Amino acid sequence: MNIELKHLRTILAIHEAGSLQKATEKLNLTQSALSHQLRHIKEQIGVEIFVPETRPLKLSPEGLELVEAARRILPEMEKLKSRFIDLRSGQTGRLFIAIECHACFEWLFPVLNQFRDHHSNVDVDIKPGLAFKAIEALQAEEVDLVISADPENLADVDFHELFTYEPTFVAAKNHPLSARPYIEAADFADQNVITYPVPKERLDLFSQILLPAGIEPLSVRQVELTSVILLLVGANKGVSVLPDWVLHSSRETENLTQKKLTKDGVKRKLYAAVRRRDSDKLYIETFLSLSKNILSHLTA
Amino acid sequence: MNIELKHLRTILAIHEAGSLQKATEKLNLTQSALSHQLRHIKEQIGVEIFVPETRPLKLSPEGLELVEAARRILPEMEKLKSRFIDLRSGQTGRLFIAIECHACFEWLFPVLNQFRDHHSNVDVDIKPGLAFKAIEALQAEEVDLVISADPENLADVDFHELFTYEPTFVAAKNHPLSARPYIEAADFADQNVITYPVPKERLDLFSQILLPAGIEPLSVRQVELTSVILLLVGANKGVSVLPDWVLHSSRETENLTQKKLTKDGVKRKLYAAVRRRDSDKLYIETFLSLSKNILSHLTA
DNA sequence: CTGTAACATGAAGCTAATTCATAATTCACA
DNA sequence: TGTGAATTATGAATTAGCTTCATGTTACAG
Repeated sequence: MNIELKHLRTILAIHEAGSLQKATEKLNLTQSALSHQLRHIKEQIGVEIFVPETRPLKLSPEGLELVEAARRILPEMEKLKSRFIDLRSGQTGRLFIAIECHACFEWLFPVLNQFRDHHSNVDVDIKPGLAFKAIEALQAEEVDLVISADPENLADVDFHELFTYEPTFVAAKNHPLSARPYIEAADFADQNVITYPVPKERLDLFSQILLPAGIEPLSVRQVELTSVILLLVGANKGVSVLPDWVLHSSRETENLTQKKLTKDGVKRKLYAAVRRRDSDKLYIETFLSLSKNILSHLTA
Repeated sequence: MNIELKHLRTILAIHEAGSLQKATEKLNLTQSALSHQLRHIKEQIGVEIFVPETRPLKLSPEGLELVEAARRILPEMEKLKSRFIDLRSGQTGRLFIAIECHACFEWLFPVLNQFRDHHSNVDVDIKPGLAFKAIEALQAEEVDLVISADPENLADVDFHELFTYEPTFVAAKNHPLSARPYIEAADFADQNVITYPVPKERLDLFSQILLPAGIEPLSVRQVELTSVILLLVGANKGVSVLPDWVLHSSRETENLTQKKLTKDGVKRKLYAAVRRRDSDKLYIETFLSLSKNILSHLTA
């Protein structure tokens, strides 16, 4: 036995229109097509759907059961369809974010708070734990957006520029290096450095300054939380390099000095990587727009 | 956008089988057919169902939503199908009964009690109020069975013979006519007759005896309930003619006499009329069989 | 890097649905 | 009871869509 959605739609339309003739308009089919369909349905289910020999057509009790079923099932299908229309247009969807940069929590939380106001239907989450391999996770659809400072040229992934930031040297106000106009690679050779617990290549200080210059600091201490780093630096347990936005927004900066790295300062850009086919989704665009503006909010 | 049940089945099968290749067996289709289908679905809903460029195929989050929907919708369809399989085989259904004969309550209730033991899934009811036009109601599917003593020759209705009964004269034991060996039409001319409240043509006494003879009783009093008729007859308020089964089964017959109508007695047959296409349904056959045997149960 | 297993694609054939034209019924109204 | 209008049924032809076959392409393992 083979009952199709088409059949349910036909039965329902005939019932609601009151006759086969009138149902033709709703269904955009000829009267003949409907008649053939009915014969076919009857053969399939082996039960008389209509009271025979009545004009206009009148549903039998069994036919009415079909109508009831149609009224249960067809709306389900409609729901499914509109769900996908929403998904396609970016009205709804999933936004799982992987962050390669530890300090990004600082601006990402405020962004997501604003984001929720615009797209309450989008399922938002931050996925830690895959800081490395984040782009693969993006391609495998495990996450939907990656915050990264290292854009790649990939066929299926777009890197959208978010904003420029400056990795900035921080030390206690009474630290010897606080007297300098700016800090250079060589200055780190006798310093205790406090960083996030990630591989060196993914820290601006190393990738931009120390590794190119071939210099190792006296020691490296890894600390998870930004506020703890600032605390330790303030207590003169070491120095650090943090994105400027962290220092703008933080309340623990009173007894700290900030210095440029190199004479001109180091400029870095942050990117949001998304799958190319998601790039023009409404909620992705919202996220990008909010992120681009977030720094002015934090400094204000 | 057009999503078909077939598509849901395909997605579900691929998900459960783990790959398109393996799903071919479940669906009895070639790998090519499934691949074409997937392309079509993707075009229809405009959303990537699978993580692209993976082997074996892996569902995307959106694809998993389709799976969930399939798991909601497909069982509904299966339920619908098995419902109709039951209906077709007569395992379940509706048995609304119209009775043209008032006294039939007496044997119909016991029959329906037995019937319920056999077919608890069949929706049973007695529809009063359409004692006339009962056959039309049958054809219009308002009822499914009519108890009638007047078979007709109709193309779409079968009349199944149930049993023979004898319309029998009843009077109080001390009634003058109790002395007669049998009762004739002329005997009613000076009698007060108690009948059910239906048109004369539908009363055996009139249709079989009085109307052919052109005789009117002294008076006719119409009473609804069989037991009340017997009460009144017992109190000598009049005489009546009732089917013999009523007199077998009743407890109020102690001070009543029963007499044949005419020398040989009047024989009548009761029929169950059903739509021809319902005639071989299991539960209809059960009903007929129980009805044919009910009299022996009542008299026993 | 190479082979294999898995998926994609294009064309052809076939099945099934739709339409057109027309016949057959039903129902209302005289 | 008959007649006309409206409605449904039917048959043949057309069309659309699905499936298969044959073959190309790609991912993934070893």
